[in-house]
Amino acid sequence: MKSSSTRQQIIDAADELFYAQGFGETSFADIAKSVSISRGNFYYHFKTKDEILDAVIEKRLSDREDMLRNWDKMSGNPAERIACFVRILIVNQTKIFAYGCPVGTLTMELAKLEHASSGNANRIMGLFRDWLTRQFSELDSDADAEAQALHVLSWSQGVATLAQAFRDEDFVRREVDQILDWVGRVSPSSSLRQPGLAGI
Amino acid sequence: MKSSSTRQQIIDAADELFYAQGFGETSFADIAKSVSISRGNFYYHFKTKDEILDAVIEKRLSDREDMLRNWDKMSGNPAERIACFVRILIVNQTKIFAYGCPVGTLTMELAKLEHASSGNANRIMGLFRDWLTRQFSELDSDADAEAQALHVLSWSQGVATLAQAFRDEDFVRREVDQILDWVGRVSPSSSLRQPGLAGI
DNA sequence: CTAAAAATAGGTCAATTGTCCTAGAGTGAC
DNA sequence: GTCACTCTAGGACAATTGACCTATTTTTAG
Repeated sequence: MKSSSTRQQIIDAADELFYAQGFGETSFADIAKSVSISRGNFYYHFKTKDEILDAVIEKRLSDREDMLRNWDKMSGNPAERIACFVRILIVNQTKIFAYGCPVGTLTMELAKLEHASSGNANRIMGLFRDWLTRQFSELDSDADAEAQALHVLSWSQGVATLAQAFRDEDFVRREVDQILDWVGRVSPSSSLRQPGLAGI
Repeated sequence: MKSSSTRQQIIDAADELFYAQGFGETSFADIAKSVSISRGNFYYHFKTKDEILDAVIEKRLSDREDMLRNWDKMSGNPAERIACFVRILIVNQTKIFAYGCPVGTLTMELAKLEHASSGNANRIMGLFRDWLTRQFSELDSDADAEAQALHVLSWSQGVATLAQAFRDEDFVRREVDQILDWVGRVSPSSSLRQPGLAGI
């Protein structure tokens, strides 16, 4: 169906633009131009800017859910799955250098605007928190898995923030190694632990 | 002098508003209303919005320089000075819950806008990095002090980000304790590891 | 006191914003 | 073919934006 395609094109373009420029700095005209449609047509699919925002958030949520499900299938080792999460910092390094973390920056921006969809955006952060919590509790059911999850999530957010500010590849690699090492330390059975990385 | 007072009032108001709402979402009218002056008067003191931004960045820089100088005077122990830095997360918790870290959020926003003053804002982050580097090299001149500095800076940025998203006091306290503990571990001579102190 | 300078007020401007509206073009069912 | 429906285009709208301009008022200097 052509309509669903147009709608999806709008969401995809808005997703990119919200990431690259921020929600507040992206106008209807920007998105319409990016999809090469008229503003009139635009308003047929989305009546308000907040509607697009919500659609983008839903898309991001479902994209991340797919990604996490994939990791769940790919590896039976929770430590390896956590490592997949941490390695996003390296895989997406170029974009993070330019625009920061898509989840963190949107969360921040909407929180600052006290935007109605702020809680909605927090659900993405919550998705990661809950998924990481599950991984850590699989590693060690006695540990405070949620605290460990928040630790890794917060760690990666910090690395993304400084990566954007300083664009220092060595820093990112070093921190990723440290996180992986930390994960290995809280899960002695894991094979992630590599010699030489422990000490900073 | 009345003029310098008005100018300073504008800078102070802009500083607050840029922090609470972000630079892009704060208009001339917002600032003028906050200081109770006319827009015309406003343009007498600042010809463009970017001029105010630069003035605000300079103010933030000099405020932080003062703060760091104060800590330098207050304690002869580098580990204790680092602890002062980390404890900002708790001291300013209320504002961080609402608006995030003033330095991190501005850095992010300007980087995303590819704003001309982005590099200028990064100087504040660089100020902390360099100051922390000095503290760590005082602790152990053989260690990679800058890597340690970036580690603590990144850690605190991550905590601020998640604090804003989840507003979880326990999480913040836990992470702060962990950072202080980590600092104590890389500086065996420090007295920070004393039980109970970490929980301040 | 007076004249120059600094400071303030408020109007105006073009551009952009989000939103709404109507007029068509395309498409499928019957 | 006709009719209903989906989709598209583009104009119009009030509000807001950053910016400029010219009058006043206030302050300062001589």
